[in-house]
Amino acid sequence: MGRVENSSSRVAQSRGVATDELRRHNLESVLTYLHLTGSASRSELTSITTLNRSTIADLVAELTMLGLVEETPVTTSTGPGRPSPIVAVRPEGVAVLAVEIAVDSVAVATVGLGGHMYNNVRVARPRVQFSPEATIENIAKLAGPLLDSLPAQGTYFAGVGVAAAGVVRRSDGLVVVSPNLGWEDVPLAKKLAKTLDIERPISVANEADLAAVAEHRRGGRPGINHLIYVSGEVGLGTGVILDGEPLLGLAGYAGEAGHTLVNPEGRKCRCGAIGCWETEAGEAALLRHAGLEAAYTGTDVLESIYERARAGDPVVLEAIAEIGRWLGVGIGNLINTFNPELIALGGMYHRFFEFLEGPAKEAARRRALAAPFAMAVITKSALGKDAPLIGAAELMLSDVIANPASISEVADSRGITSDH
Amino acid sequence: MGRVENSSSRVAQSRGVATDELRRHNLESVLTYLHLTGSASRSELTSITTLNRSTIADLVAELTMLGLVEETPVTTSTGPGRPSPIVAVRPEGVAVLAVEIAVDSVAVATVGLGGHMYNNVRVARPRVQFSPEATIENIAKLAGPLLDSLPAQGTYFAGVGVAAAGVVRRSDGLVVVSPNLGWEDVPLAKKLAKTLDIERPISVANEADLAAVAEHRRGGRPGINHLIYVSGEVGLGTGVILDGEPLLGLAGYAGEAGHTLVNPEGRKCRCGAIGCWETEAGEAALLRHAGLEAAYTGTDVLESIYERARAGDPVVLEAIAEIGRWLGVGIGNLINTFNPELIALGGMYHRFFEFLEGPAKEAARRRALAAPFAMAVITKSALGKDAPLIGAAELMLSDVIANPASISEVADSRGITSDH
DNA sequence: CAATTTTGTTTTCTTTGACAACAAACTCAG
DNA sequence: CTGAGTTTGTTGTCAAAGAAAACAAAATTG
Repeated sequence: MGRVENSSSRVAQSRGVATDELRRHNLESVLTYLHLTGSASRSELTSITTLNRSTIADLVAELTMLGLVEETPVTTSTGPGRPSPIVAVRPEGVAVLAVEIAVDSVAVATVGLGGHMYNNVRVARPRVQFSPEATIENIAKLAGPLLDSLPAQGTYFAGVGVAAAGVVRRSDGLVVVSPNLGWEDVPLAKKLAKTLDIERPISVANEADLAAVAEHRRGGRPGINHLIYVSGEVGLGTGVILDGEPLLGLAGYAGEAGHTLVNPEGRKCRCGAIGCWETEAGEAALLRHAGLEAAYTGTDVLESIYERARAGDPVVLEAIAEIGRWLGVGIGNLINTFNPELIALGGMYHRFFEFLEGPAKEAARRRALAAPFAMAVITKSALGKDAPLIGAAELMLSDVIANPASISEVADSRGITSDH
Repeated sequence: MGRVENSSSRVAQSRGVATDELRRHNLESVLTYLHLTGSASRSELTSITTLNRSTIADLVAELTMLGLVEETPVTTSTGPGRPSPIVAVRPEGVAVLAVEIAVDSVAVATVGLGGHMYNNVRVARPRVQFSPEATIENIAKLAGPLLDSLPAQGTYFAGVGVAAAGVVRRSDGLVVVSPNLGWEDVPLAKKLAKTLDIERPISVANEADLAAVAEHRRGGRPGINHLIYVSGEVGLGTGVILDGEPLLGLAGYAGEAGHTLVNPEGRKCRCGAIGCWETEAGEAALLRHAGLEAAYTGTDVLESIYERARAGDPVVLEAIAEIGRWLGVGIGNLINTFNPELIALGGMYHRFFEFLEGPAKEAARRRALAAPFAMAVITKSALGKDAPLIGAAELMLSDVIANPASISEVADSRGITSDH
């Protein structure tokens, strides 16, 4: 799918690199920085990249020619010396379609460089299991108007990024299994390409993995390069960023820490195993402890729990504290395993953070080794509900950013062959 | 310590790269391949690196000039066409001192390029807690003769790599805590440098982390780039290789999966927490189940258990099966978390593999998700007892390999300022 | 307003790898 | 044994990329 793959060569890291790859890398460095910061002066780019002034001038000129960045006349003054022009991303240089397939909702958005969101729609869905076909039809209907309203000229349509609640094989966008959606072996990328009638690449990845990418790149915490996102939706998912790069594993299945054992005496999990972290700290556990096991499990129930917690209902508060403790246990495990700088809590944990922060942190402290615990910050997700959607956009945008010159190689089409 | 660090820059991956870095990278690519394979024809290097024939000729010429490789006249014939000369590493081009500080033993070795071991010594130690000073004295006495017998001329002494049984901060070689050695906040790199009187860099890392590096690079399994080493010494340690690179985390504390919770009803672990993987699958658990809790816990006890297992003693066999099951549970957790290709079992698990293979695999299968489990091979460590020592050598050698040209920049001294 | 500082611009230079042409060294068919 | 075919090393040339130096421009500062 046009992605720069990590080769599984015979011996790691033995591929050589020629000058064209050098250029590509430096273009990527500059554009990545601008994509993440929005804008920077040329002198700032010089010092960040450690490249020469003249090289930066050349790289910026190329990116300008490609329509990806713009130089604006100097505005503020920061000290003596000739002021450095500000280079800013042109959001409309590239557009991607971001899609999120969650359990309670489906969302689509059109996003440009710098993370600029043109339009987005989110529709709640009742928690019944929709077929892949119905879901894709739903997405296509939502996406049509958004795609049509993109600038017709001068905007390179890069492709589609999809965040799916389930185990995803990245290489071909196959949803291997999604207990919550009731899907198994669904070739999502292929089906989406057909229905949307788009020839550009479609990349699919796990929701929590993409939320982690979003928290890392758009969470407003520059310099944090080791973080873990813990998603509390119906299931408990994790996404891991190590040294700035997502943890994927051999086939992209990594990060399913929700299905690690924390309690051999626990209940049977939807995955078939006993006592997974998810069964102790997930939504079902919360409802169980709150005595709402039989209730319809949708966002409205969670909202009513939130209201009761705010009102001081001791039963609900204790239920939240209980899953908070189990959440903390799992976080402690993650701290010992990954030595991260930050653990960002999303979904349900984001919503209930004020009530479970204490128990979770205390449990994590008891479990984790002192040294790695001391450097791990446990906090709310900065992006909230939109983290997976933003991550899906980043997934696709990073393809273009990794090889900016490629957009001029392709014909100036939008890659959309029919109207919607 | 002269290491090429991953910068924690403001934004990941925004450093630019100039042509000198390009050259360094390509020299590294060629030398890494030769280091791992021993030798290769020039045409093989061409196809592996995807570089041009003439570029390879130039790179090989530079490495030859540096004394790191040698071209030997062609020997065998593989088909039509002009035969390609064989390029082989010159082991004596670089030497490092590798040190392993384990619980039951201390080992040192002098190792050259290609993993060639000049000499090595391992001495068993009774399982009483030695002070850092006594241990370092011990190491210095063992290392002296090995260093003296290195070639006096033409061999670049790169430094010292140390594998320590404990939590290690990589940046300065501080042993943060080692329950088995009874150490806390020991500045091991600094003390070793002083006692050995060596001015070259000294890198310290966790034993299991280095064993994982050794299994990856010298385990005879080319192409496997996602693997986990599980070490069963007194404690249970893990080392993780992701996409060919060791998992370190923010400060090098990552990989302490031995201290993740698997049983909330379990016993108190030496780390202070309850029911760690180590307390259920570690040496103490084995002795407990075998009814040997009070016995002197040294390698001789484990040997007697092995003999009894071979003789079919049902108590011992069941004890091994029990820790095998818990081992498998933890392995299942690791499979879900990392999606690895290989899990290599070392230490005690290596010794008892024939008896615990079945229970461990069955337990892992029950715990792990089907898709990642299907692609994970669970097997014995290929290197056995020497894995950490070999990894310690690799740790230091990889510094030189990463920047071959650097060895000519330094004066031609051995970096050892006094006799031993 | 002049000195200083910082940065953009232009030109030149160096390094690096690619490429083409040629030579060398092998296999293989007859 | 010989010549065609194949593969690779060698050499000289070329293009690309970034660095460096010299100069110009545009700000601050006293």
